[in-house]
Amino acid sequence: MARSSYHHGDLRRALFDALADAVLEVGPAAISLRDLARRAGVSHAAPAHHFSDKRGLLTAFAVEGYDQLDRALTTAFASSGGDFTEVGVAYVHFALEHRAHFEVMFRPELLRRDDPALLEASRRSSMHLLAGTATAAAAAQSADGEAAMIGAWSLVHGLATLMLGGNIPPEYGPPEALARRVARVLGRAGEARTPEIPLSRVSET
Amino acid sequence: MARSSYHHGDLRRALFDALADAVLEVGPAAISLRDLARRAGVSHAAPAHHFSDKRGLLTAFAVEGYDQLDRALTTAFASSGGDFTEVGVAYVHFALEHRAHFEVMFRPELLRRDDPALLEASRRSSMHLLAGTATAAAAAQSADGEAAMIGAWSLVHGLATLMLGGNIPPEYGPPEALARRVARVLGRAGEARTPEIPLSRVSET
DNA sequence: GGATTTATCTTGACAGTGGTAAGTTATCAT
DNA sequence: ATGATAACTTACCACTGTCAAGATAAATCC
Repeated sequence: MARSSYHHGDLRRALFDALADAVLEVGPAAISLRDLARRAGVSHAAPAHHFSDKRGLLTAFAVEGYDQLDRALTTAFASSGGDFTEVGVAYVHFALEHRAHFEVMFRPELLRRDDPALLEASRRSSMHLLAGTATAAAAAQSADGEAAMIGAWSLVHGLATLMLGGNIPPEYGPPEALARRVARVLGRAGEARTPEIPLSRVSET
Repeated sequence: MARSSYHHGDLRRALFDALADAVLEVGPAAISLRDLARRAGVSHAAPAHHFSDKRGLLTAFAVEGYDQLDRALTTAFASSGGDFTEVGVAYVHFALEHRAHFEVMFRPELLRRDDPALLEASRRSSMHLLAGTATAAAAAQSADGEAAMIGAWSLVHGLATLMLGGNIPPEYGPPEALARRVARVLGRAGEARTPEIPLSRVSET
């Protein structure tokens, strides 16, 4: 599909792939549009015809990441019967496995924060995540279910962030296993329960 | 102390102040050394005589942030008798109140990660934070105290990160109050207890 | 006190960056 | 086939971080 000369064929995809590589190599802050163009084999001005500018490229990449995260969370929720531990592990797993996407997604200063597609994708995935955290809220038997839900999200997001940032010393063992242990701190008692928090509360934006 | 002409007097401090302002205005990724120099009223090459390069400046700024965070956590720990809720609230409070420092501290791709001063400052503050989370581990009555400690750290760090990133919808109320509610999800039962986890375990690096 | 060393700051240059404008080439309707 | 449109290139601008060389002030030494 990718033709040889003048017309690339699928430059959008090629730029995304180059971006993912570059983020892993130099981090999301040091991304150079010209470098991505070189990696894709086009001139430095070519990306402008597919994305408004650098922010636009990163924003579109973040949207793709939110969509992927949403699918991962939805799958984990369904296949575990709504167990928060599994949803939380899936969240951390996504961050580690799709590190480039995750890092860009949560670098708001690099993005066009008011982009409609971004807002929508973010809203959708956080809604599905909070559905997963509802079981943790129930498990925590907390009087403050709302705080427990935000807390559960914070827990897995914080763990993922700290892991990616290299703030968790290696003696805590492999990331996957630690993620499960940490998620269980909140999710432990909620295995066979159904959420007590109505999902409609979650979707309000 | 800040003289008029050729010699600035305390350029280091002036650059840090300019950096803090700039981070709040354009985010940590868009920082320009030349812009900081302009704000401080010196030439574009002056900063190089105080910091090796841009990474060096940001790294030194992060070290200052870790020191401030460490003091805040230590104070909260002492004045609350070791209550995790208060330590957690102090963590989030620091992130919101010293946003510029916090954002730089946890942007590892902008820093010289192997800088000895940075490693030391980071180690010290995380040690004191984990001391605070030990009460949460006790409170959670979890069989896995280690995971509970990491979980507590993840909880407050994730909440702070999500708040700064604008990922927490405003209908959850003022950040301070939400931080307390969320921290209590873990810290609720631990108010009057003493840590069951020996602190010596924490300090291993 | 005067000369010399040292720290601090400036000027000028370099390659590399994001973004825009104008021109070129291919694809796609009709 | 022919026009219109999308994809891409070349050329340019203001800006960036870093380096080298020079200028100035302060501190040190005698």
